[in-house]
Amino acid sequence: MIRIVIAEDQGLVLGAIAALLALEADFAIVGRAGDGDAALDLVRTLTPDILLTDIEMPGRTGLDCAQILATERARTAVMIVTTFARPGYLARARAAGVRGYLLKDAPVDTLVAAIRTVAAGGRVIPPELAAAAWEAGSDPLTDRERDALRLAEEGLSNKDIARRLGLSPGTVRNYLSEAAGKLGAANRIEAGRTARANGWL
Amino acid sequence: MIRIVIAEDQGLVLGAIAALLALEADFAIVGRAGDGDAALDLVRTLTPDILLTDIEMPGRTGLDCAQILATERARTAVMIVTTFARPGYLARARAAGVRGYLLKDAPVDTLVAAIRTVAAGGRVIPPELAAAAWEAGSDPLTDRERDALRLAEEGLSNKDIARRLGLSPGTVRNYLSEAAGKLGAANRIEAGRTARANGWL
DNA sequence: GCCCGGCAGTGACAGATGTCACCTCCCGGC
DNA sequence: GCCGGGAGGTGACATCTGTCACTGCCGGGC
Repeated sequence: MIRIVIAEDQGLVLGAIAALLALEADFAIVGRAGDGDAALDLVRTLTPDILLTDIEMPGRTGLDCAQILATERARTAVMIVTTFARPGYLARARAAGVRGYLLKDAPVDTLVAAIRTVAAGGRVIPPELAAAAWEAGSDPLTDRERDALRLAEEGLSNKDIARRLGLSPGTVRNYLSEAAGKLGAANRIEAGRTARANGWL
Repeated sequence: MIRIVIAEDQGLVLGAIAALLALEADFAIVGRAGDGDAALDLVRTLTPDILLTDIEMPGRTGLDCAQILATERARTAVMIVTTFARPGYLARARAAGVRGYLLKDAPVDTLVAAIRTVAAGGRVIPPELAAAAWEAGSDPLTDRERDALRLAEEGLSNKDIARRLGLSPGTVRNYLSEAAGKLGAANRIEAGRTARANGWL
């Protein structure tokens, strides 16, 4: 029996995936979580073979969970199932020792097959995602640039961003200008978009 | 038997919801579609009792489908299942005669119960969504303001937007300024965010 | 016939943003 | 002990944005 915990914030999707996997004779859904913290609790108490988790959830993300479980040397293999093919997400997943990375776009057979592969000790990362991640390179932004960009995305002015970060407006301007330069963007909006598309925000 | 067609672009979610609904003895999943056009074809050829559809899909959206089926006086009841609680979406759905509007956040029981209600001739719209839609009011933007805002969101400058829309940069500036005013936003970024959050883009 | 609203534009102005050069600190590596 | 890089900053400059006033054209409603 392959013992599985599923974490996913959208109740309908959580229930549906659980129903789908329950159809497989050798799968046992031993727990369900609606956010990252609940997922961690379940994994710690149940030590399932596999944690199947979304990335974007309230509280801790699936990637956060993977990182934490990696430092705890948990015996549970983490598999990510997400909507987003963002290179930065894949990179962080790999760094956190994630054993599978699937898109919600994929047909259902893929998920079932991937779970069996991971349960058998394997690794599943779609080659086209790996290629895109390779092409995108790694996150060029510094922490402060990321901070500034995140606030700029929300429509705050340099002055407001400065206030929030405890900086001078000039410094904020410099950070955003630098970030735009690194990302090949003409302005803060484009910079925010490309950073987000790459999973760097 | 309640005959159902499901439309959803994320293969995994599509398959999972189909698996979930197939567990109900009185439900028959007669068709699955990965985009709006395929959904329309299926509804026309199979005339199911219910079309269960996502909104954001490649090609025609679920709302587009609902509108088209409404003009065709199709006997199929349309139910929307979406991630987004945007007032504008709900408003358009109601205008298109949609019979059910559910969030993917909801627990699975809700979906099953809602399908039975709609199949029996009822209507399902969560009261908290209806309240939010009421509060948000209706879309204050004109078509041209929407066009300009959509391009502004992508980081284009006034000059670039003007070129794309065949306008003068000054006119674009006026549209964006007007839109920001109507939306109570301090700049184009905030304006874009609130318009999108309300489902007006 | 008049008024309103959407669409399109111009001109002027203040303030925000983007770019660049150049500065100081501090920390870690060699 | 020196160098580089990240963090934080300043000043100057050009350009872009946001705001306002005021123009004109068209079409629909009363």
